[in-house]
Amino acid sequence: MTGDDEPIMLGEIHMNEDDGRVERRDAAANRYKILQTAERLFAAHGVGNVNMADIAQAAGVGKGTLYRRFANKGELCLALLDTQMADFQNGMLARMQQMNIAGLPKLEQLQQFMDALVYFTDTHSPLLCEVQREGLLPLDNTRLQLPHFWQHMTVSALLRTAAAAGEISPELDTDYLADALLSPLKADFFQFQKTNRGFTLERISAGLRTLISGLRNADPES
Amino acid sequence: MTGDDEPIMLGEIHMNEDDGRVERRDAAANRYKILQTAERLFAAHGVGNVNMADIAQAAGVGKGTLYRRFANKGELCLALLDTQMADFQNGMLARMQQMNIAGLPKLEQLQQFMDALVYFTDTHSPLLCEVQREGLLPLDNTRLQLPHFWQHMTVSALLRTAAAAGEISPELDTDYLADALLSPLKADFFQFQKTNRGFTLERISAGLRTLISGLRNADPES
DNA sequence: CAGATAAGCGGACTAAAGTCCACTTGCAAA
DNA sequence: TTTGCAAGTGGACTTTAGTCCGCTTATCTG
Repeated sequence: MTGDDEPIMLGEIHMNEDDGRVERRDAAANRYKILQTAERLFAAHGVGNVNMADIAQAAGVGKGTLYRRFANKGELCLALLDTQMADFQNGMLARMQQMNIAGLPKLEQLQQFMDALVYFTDTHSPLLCEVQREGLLPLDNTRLQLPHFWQHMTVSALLRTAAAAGEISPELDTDYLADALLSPLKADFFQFQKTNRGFTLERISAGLRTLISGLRNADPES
Repeated sequence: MTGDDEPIMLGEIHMNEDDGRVERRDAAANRYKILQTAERLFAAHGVGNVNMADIAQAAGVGKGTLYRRFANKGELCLALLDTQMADFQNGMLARMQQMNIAGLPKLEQLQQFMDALVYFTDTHSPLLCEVQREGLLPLDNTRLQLPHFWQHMTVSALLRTAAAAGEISPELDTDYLADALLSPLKADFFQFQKTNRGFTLERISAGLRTLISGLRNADPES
């Protein structure tokens, strides 16, 4: 992981989002150095105790270079989470296909998804907190809300299919409920529950299962 | 509200938290000036566009003086919300007594509480956002989590009495559920739902009612 | 291969938050 | 009224996030 020599292994090739132009080689090398360095510093001192200037210096690049790639610490953290999020998504997709084949009720699939998400959130809460903190600011946002975005897609889709399958009332506001079920897993709130309240992962999972199971008989008109 | 002359009306007398000593007269006057000024600037330019230095200058005090009273913008906002929160609490207490006398089920009381809280959150979301943002930082926190604290007290108490009254299973994790039901009303998430998702207050209230009504038949063991 | 050019680079610079401390002042005891 | 002093004050100072812009260099075209 640390570099005896790291000249060639540069990870994937990145495109500029707008046009399909490939990132210049020196830029890609710097991107890689930055991510490696950030990961190392975060691990050593904690995400909260490392600032952008530290990262730039330790990576041997100027602040301007760092900020060119990552507009703020949140974006950098998001980049570090990128592969892990992809893995999680792929893993869940596979599991859900299995569960579908096995004929598991949709609500039960939802519960399992939430269980997995509790674990994922716990594992990555420091990085996720940073992502979320930046996401609050009135600017840009969109990029940083990507984690919540696909989580909402998944949960609301599961709720809709559950409604279609007659497991819950078709009148339920699936878009809202997906948001509401996910909100206790926002990184800051999750960390508050673990730290201040002393809740365990099992307790949080169980609570969410309760809320989900309640939807089975929930009345949309009151 | 705006000052033609404001020399004498200084609001209540404040104590130092530790000992019971009364605040010095000049200090009290400055506290008042600061709060007035902040309220005016926030109203004129928006909470997010006003910084501590602006407030200090407009109030005619040094930054040191400002920070002595209010450790950060969040604390200042909390102070501005103080009376409004007290009013809300008193109002809810009264309404809940009425509802108790009228024999309303506890879950219905909870739904009404949440309705009122949705409205309160909406009214004060800019200030609440600021309070919450500061509350995230690893430091002190406690003070700034006060709003969530009493909301949790109220909701968990209602759930417990609902359980005692047989409206919901006595096995439910009322402490967790109170947190979970309140989390979609955290100021940042609420604002996200209004701005990005375009949810109306009615839709949010209805969604929360759905979640609460689901508890009636929720299974704590799955 | 040579020249053009857009992408990349880095550090000086600005802005805002928050700290510090030498000076001032209200309060109360004598 | 005088006086001791804890409380209060204000602005210079430190720190950290983030911007700007002149210089460098990879890549593309001819």
